Order: sequence, then C-alpha cells, then structure tokens
Amino acid sequence: MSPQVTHYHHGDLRLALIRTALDIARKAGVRGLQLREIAREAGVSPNAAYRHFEDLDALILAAALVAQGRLADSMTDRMASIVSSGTARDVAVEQLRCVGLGYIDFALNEPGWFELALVTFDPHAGEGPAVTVGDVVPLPFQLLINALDGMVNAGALTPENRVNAEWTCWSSVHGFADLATRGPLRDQDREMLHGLAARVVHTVVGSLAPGSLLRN
Amino acid sequence: MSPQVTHYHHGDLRLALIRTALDIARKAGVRGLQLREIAREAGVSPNAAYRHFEDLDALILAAALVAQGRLADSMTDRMASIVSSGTARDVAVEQLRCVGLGYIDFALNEPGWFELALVTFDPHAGEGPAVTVGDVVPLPFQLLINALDGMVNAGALTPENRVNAEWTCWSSVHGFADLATRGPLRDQDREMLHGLAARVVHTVVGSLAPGSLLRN
DNA sequence: TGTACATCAGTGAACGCGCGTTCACTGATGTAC
DNA sequence: TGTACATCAGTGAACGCGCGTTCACTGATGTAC
Repeated sequence: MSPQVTHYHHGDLRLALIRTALDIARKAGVRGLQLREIAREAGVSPNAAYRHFEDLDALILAAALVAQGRLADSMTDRMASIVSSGTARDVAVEQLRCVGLGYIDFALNEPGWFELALVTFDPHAGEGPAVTVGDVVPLPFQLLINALDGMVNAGALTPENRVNAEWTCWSSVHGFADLATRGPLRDQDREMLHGLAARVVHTVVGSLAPGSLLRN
Repeated sequence: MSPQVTHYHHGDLRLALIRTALDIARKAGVRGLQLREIAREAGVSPNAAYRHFEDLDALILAAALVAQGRLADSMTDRMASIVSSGTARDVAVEQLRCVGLGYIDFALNEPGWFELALVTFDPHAGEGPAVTVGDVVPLPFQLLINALDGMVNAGALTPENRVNAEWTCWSSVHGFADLATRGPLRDQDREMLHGLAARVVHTVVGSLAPGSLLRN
C-alpha cells in the first residue's frame, strides 16, 4: 500500500499478480484463478502472494474490480462514437443503446473478463468478500443509471417508466450476454450474435422510449 | 439399464445417486456436486457410482436433465391455471407470460436446481458431455417455442416479429433470473423480485404483442 | 562516504486436505440342470 | 427342490494429484549515524 513498495525486490508484485490473474482469467475464466497457478505464472513462490493479499479471494476480487473497470470502458468506448448532431432526445436514447451494446461487446470479446467482473456481485455463493451495489455503486451500473436519467431529462422516458428501468435493461442485456457466452448461443458466429444483440437492445430501449423504435 | 437392475443389492443405486445429487444441488448448487460427497450422502462407497455412470460428469448430467424437467414443470404449472375464457389471442399471450414467469419462479424457488438445469447448456466451458439445443430440443425451450408459435397462430404476433423472438424472450427472463439468484438482486425480498419479474415479462411480451400491454 | 543495522519482500519446504479414479476383491443375487 | 455355478453390484484400500495456507528462513533494500 505504501508508495515505497514499488521499489522493492520485484518492483510491484501486487500489480504483477493482478495482471497475471487477468491474463489467466482471460483464457481460463474464473475457474483458472488458483493461487498457485497465478504465482507460478508470475514467476514467484506461492506464498509470496500473501505479502500483498489476505488470501486468494482478495486477489480475485482485486482483479475483478479491474475487469469491472474494463467493462465500463467498453461502454464508454461505444458512447464516444456517438455523433451529437441529433436532438437531445436522440442522443440520450443512443447513449442507453451504447451502454447495452458495450456490455454485450465486452462479454463477447472478453468472456473470461466478463465472468470475472461479475464476481464482484457473486462472491461464490455468499463466502468471501461482498461488494454489493448498495455499498459502492460499480461504474458500469452507474453508467446505466446515468443513461436512464439522461433520457428522463431529455424527455425520452417518462418518470413512471424510469422506475426500476435499470433492472429491465440489465436483465435483457445480461441474459443475452450469458446465453451467448456460457449458454446455448455459445457457438454461434459473430454476425448472428451481433444481430441478435442489436435486436435485444432495440427491444428493451423501444419499450422504454416507444418513439425511438422508428429510428433503427 | 436392464430392468432387473432394480432388484440388485441396493435396489436402484443409479436412481438413488441422481436423487442424492439433486438433494445436494438444491442446497449447495453445482459446486456441491462432488462424487465422494454424493456417494457419502447416498451411503455407498465412492467407486460404487462407477457401476452406473462413466464418471462424475455423466452423473451430473443425468441429474441436470431431471432438473431441466422440473424447470419445464414450473412452466406448465403456471400454464395450467390459465382460465381459457378469453380470446384465443389472449390465451396465447397469457401462455407466453406463463413460460417466462414459470422460468423465473423456478429460479427463485430452486436456485440450486436452476443452476443445475443450465449445466445442460454449459458443460463446464467445453469439457464434458455437450447437449446442445440443436441436438435434442430441451423441453423448457420447446415450451417457449410452442408459446411463440401459438401467438402467431392466434394472430398475436406477426411472422416478422416471430423471427428470433426465442432469444429476446429468453434473454430477458434468463437475465433477470441470473441477477436475482447469483447477481446484485440476490438479497432482495420476494415481493420486490416478483414485482420486477412481472415487469420484465410484461415488457418483453408487450414488445412482441403491443396490444397486450393494455391487459395488465 | 562508510559501516552497522533494521526492515520486510520473497523463498523452500512442508502440512493437511479432499478430490476423482483404479485395483483386486467379495459376497449377494439369479440361473441352469 | 437342491445344488453348483456365473454374474456383477458394491467394498476397502490405495494412487497420484494439486490445492490453499503456514512455518521458519534469507538476503536484498533502504536508513541512521
């Protein structure tokens, strides 16, 4: 934690372990995140990790938080390409679409990291550290909230329909991501998946902001 | 497999092992399904299982297929309570709602079995036996297909909107079930969850059959 | 600047564990004559 | 009906494995005088 740590033997083993964990999770998913395997891959003895993390769960959580940040990046990447020439309403709707499609992009491009990012919400069925939504709002979720609030402000979504819209949106998009990475759509080709993803997002956005259905 | 098996030493160890696996999965999820634990719980030596199953994966799959059947039951239970006094169109729409709500009911009531039923589609990231949708159509999925086809026949869904509607429906409902059992909604109370579930199903059904929005 | 010292990041070896699976077997069951 | 036999479901013990974690340590680093 102290800044000097950086200049010790390894440089910054804490960071190196997190990076190694991310490498492994990318290829092998959360199942591949074993303490001995991470240490091996980082070229360090297994117990060295205990200088930097209380236990394996703490290391996994640290990596999961990084993965969660990259999930948020995937959303903001999509949003960055929005041309803001439309009406405020159009832009707000488009932002919500980007949140959803960015979430799915990330799941399809990096299924291992996607699975890892979800660990934040599901600490192995109750054991281990719990970071709930009520604790500190995770950035990807905050982006969803912002997009929905933006739609209300832009007049694209009524306050009544705003209530609990997070969960309708997240359910659709997350369900698709899960079916496409772990479920029956696992082996479909990309073109098919992107088409379905667009349809899923279109459906849920359209149900919140009916007029936007005409746009795409 | 032969009928005489029933009269051997244990009675029917094959069935007993599957039942024990279901008991364990109910409480501990798929993570709890370890061969030694199942054998222990069934009061039998670990290797006895090898008389009836090639390996642990085969036993898990057998149990998963039973769980999948119970998921289908949960859907048909809902459907059984439909009063068929409405128009054919209303009944068809109501059947789709029952498919979705039955899926969610099952996830909320039996999260362990719900997780187990999904193993059928996700054989541990590629290893083990694969039962894909293309192979033999699983009953819960067939019920979804039937409900959608029924809506087309009843004029509640246009043939254009019928295309790929399976995936839009399944995504929403599955995503909600996942968020509510493993994800951030895990600890919400039942009343809240049932309200959200109704909203999720309402949204997706409404997007397919716009007129039905007025009914509920 | 040089030396003695304290710190503490990382090591090597070991612990205890429980897993899935295999081996040679045993003894209850059903069958043939 | 009685006896000898074949079958094969289940046993007990063991194998090899890799896991997460702990222990006493070592030796490179930074610091104080």
